[in-house]
Parts: sequence; structure tokens; C-alpha cells
Amino acid sequence: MTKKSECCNTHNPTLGTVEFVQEKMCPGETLGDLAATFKILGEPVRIKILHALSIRNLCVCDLSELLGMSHSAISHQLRILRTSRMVRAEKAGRRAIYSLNDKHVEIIMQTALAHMLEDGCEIPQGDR
Amino acid sequence: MTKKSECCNTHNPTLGTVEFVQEKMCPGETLGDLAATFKILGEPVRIKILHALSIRNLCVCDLSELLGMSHSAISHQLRILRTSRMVRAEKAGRRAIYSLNDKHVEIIMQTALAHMLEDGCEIPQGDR
DNA sequence: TTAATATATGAACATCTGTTCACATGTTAA
DNA sequence: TTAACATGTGAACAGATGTTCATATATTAA
Repeated sequence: MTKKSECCNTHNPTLGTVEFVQEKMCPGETLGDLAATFKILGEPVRIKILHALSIRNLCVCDLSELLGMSHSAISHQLRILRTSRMVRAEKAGRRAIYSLNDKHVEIIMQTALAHMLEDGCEIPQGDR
Repeated sequence: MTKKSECCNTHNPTLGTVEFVQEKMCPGETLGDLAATFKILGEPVRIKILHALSIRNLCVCDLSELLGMSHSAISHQLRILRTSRMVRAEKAGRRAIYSLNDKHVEIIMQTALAHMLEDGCEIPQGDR
């Protein structure tokens, strides 16, 4: 019998397929956390902050100057990155020196960058 | 002399630091593209769609059933994933069978997942 | 042809999100 | 202490975004 779903009024999903995939899928919570991580990385300002911090530890003022944005805007974004444990701050006098909290984010960024550049963009020649 | 920046009214960035980092940074456009990629991955629904498609090719109706969402919502999200070349659709009768367009997205997701699970979450023990 | 199925899409709407603005806290210099 | 500096944060605002609703197109069944 074709399954009558609650969400689909008039459609008939492929028989057995949904159950098959559902069993093999990661928990929804895990995928949600994964999406949350990507969401934080999905903002140009934040990516630039993280990328800059991978080169050298910087204070708010340096980042503000580097990215051409107000201190407030930078500080708000840094708070998001702090909350998600991607960066940490260390007080040095009246400055707050920010640095990457671990190597994970950097590796994820580098992995994504490598795959992004691998095809489609600026490298027309390739062996397939 | 301390540099007077246009964006900073009263702050003085660390001398020479901004120039040093600026030279080593990737082009802003590249980082923008990277953020755009992450932004698409930063939505739970889209992550779930991509994850499901990494297990088996599925039609809109299957995804709708699997994720408990309307066909319209799924279709809208699939359009975003199609536009960004993460998935592709193949017509089979009146169905549209969706599949991952390349292996890059899957690898990026797996990399991020591995690093996410490595520490802090559900694995208290670890060798450092 | 007619009806049902499967998908696609524009418009409206509500929500989320990033920036600006104003202000507060804390530190250093005079 | 007083003034300048460096950062943090709440509120307001504007722009981005995802879902729903209605509708359109196309395919299959009757």
C-alpha cells in the first residue's frame, strides 16, 4: 500500500525509500549543530576575521582598521565568534587580543577553500 | 607616526600590523565566495537535504516526506542548491530525481563533522 | 479529454540578522 | 582626578531569508 503521509496531501513518495534513508541518516541534532557551525562561517565579515586571526593575533582596533568597519560592528561579530568558541580574547592593558580558539575552524576553512578552487572558478584547464 | 585611519575616529591600530596581515590575506573576493558556500550550508534543511542525497538520490516528494516539510519549501531550497551547483536534477517521468553534483560538498561536510565531534561534545575522553 | 500527480515559482508575510547609534565600563596618560 | 583610549553591549532599524499560499506547467492514468 502506498503510504499516506501527513505532510504530503497528494504525493506518493517512492516506496520504502524514505525508511531506507532515514535509518542511515545522522541524528537531526548532529546535522543541526553542523548547520549552526556553517551558519557562523557563512558571513563574509566573520570569515575575514577568522582568516586574519589565522595569520596573526589581533585586537579589535586592528580588525576594525583591516576590514574597514566600525569597532562596534567588529565587536558584535567577535562576540558571536566567542560564544561559539571559535575565538578567544585575552586582555592586554586596555586592549583585547583575539586569537583562534582551536585549529578546527582553520582546517575546515582550508578544506573548503581547496575544494572550491579545485574546479569551476579560475582554473579552466584540468584532467577531467 | 601613528596612522590615522578613516574608519577609526579615536583608535590607534597596532603599528604595522594591519599592513603585515593585509599582505598575507587571501583576496576579499575569495573569502566572500567561501562565506557564500558556508552560508548555503548554514541552513539545517539544506544540510539535511545534502546529507540525505549523499545516501541515495531522491525526488522532491521523498525529501518532503523525509524531512516533514511541504513540497514547496523543499523545492525552494532545492532551487538554491541547484543554483549554487551543489545538486542537480534529472527528470524521470513526472519526477525530478535529485543528486549531489560533486563530491566536494560531501567532503567538506564530513571534514566539519569530524572536527566538530572530535572534542567538546559527546566524547569526554581524549589524549590531550 | 479529463483528472490526478509531481514539481516549480512569484508574491506576501513573518522572522532572523547585521549594522548603527548611544552609552557604559575599564584602562592609561597627563 | 581628568581626559583620552579601547572595548562591550542594548536598542532600534533596515535588509536578508525561509515558509506558506496560490498558481502554473508538465506528465501519467482513466
